[in-house]
Amino acid sequence: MKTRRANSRDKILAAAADVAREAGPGSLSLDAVASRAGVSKGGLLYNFPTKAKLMQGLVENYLRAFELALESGRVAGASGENLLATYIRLSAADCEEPKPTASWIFSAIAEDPDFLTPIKAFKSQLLQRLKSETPDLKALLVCFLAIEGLRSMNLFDSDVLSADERRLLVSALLEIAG
Amino acid sequence: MKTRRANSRDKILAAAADVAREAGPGSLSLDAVASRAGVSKGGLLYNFPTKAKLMQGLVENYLRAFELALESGRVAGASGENLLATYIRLSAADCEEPKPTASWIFSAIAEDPDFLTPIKAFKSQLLQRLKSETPDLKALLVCFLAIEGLRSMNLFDSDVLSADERRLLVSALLEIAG
DNA sequence: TTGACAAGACCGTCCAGACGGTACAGTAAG
DNA sequence: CTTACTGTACCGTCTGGACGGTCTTGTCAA
Repeated sequence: MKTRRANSRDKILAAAADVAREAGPGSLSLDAVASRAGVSKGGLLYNFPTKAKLMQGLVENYLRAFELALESGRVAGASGENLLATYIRLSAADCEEPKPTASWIFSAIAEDPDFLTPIKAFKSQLLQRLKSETPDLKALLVCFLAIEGLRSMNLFDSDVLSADERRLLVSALLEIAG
Repeated sequence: MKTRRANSRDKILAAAADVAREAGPGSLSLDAVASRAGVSKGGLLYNFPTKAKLMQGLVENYLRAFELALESGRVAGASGENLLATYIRLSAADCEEPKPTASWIFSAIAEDPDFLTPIKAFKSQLLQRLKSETPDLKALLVCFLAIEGLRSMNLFDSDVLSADERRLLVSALLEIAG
């Protein structure tokens, strides 16, 4: 293990996400994050020497968490369930939460649009994997994009869809996914 | 006419969009916009007294343009075409462009997340209208969300989908839309 | 036609404040 | 003695915005 004392790193990451969500992505300053995490600014800079590294940490954390969730969702799901269905279920559950958990993404983009690159790569890889396991490409694309739409609505904290409509959509997607 | 000299307003709006797209949403400063628009900072502040007003202008412009496009698309489309199909065609055409045209949205969100409110309202209204004209709610939701996903991919300048896949998706959606 | 003049459109400068980042001395734990 | 911080002081840069001045345009009386 790298960190003996406590996982300040994780605390900082969580604090950053909180600040972005509550104070708005434009207010994600190092000072705000440090104070929110209960850490001095020096301590923050010790863990993340620059703001860019902080963003990078957020991205990596996010991707790792999703990957883990996908794997464990795979195991927990019904045995006959295909990967696409698992992905749909998982994403829908993610978007069930009223609060957008990843609004720090906007801060990252403002900082440098290249922070999206790993996320895009991750999604490409995921789609590739889905393609290799799903016979019907058309159905796959429709489902994948619809989930993407759901995610974007959650990200933008949009209440365009009611909970009922969301549920109806998910059931329709699972139907399409077979 | 209000503006005698020239429509600095439109030039400024276009310049702002350009700056956001090319220099990144985090670099959308008044100075950058002014110099890009070939206007002094004072001139910019004359047209848009505050940065928030600039953002508001961008949002309103965006919404107005889309509304207009939808109406004229309605007229130009095949006579038997339903509204949902028109919406799909139009959005797909929008996303055909390689450049994300609305990356200034990120700047607006960073400035103040409330700038999304009019956009959300617009989308709600659009969905409402679609619901009243589309018999199959399930199909509508799937199409609407998939288009939303396509838009988000375009916004994030994502190349996860190939052009062929995009075309396949659109044809699938039009099929679903009937 | 002309000249006076008010209003509109725009320029250039300046400034307070916030931000990211540095430097460094101190300290508690192992 | 090292690791993992804390706390404070500070610097340079950039930003939004206020301000006063300037040029252009249209209006209208004479």
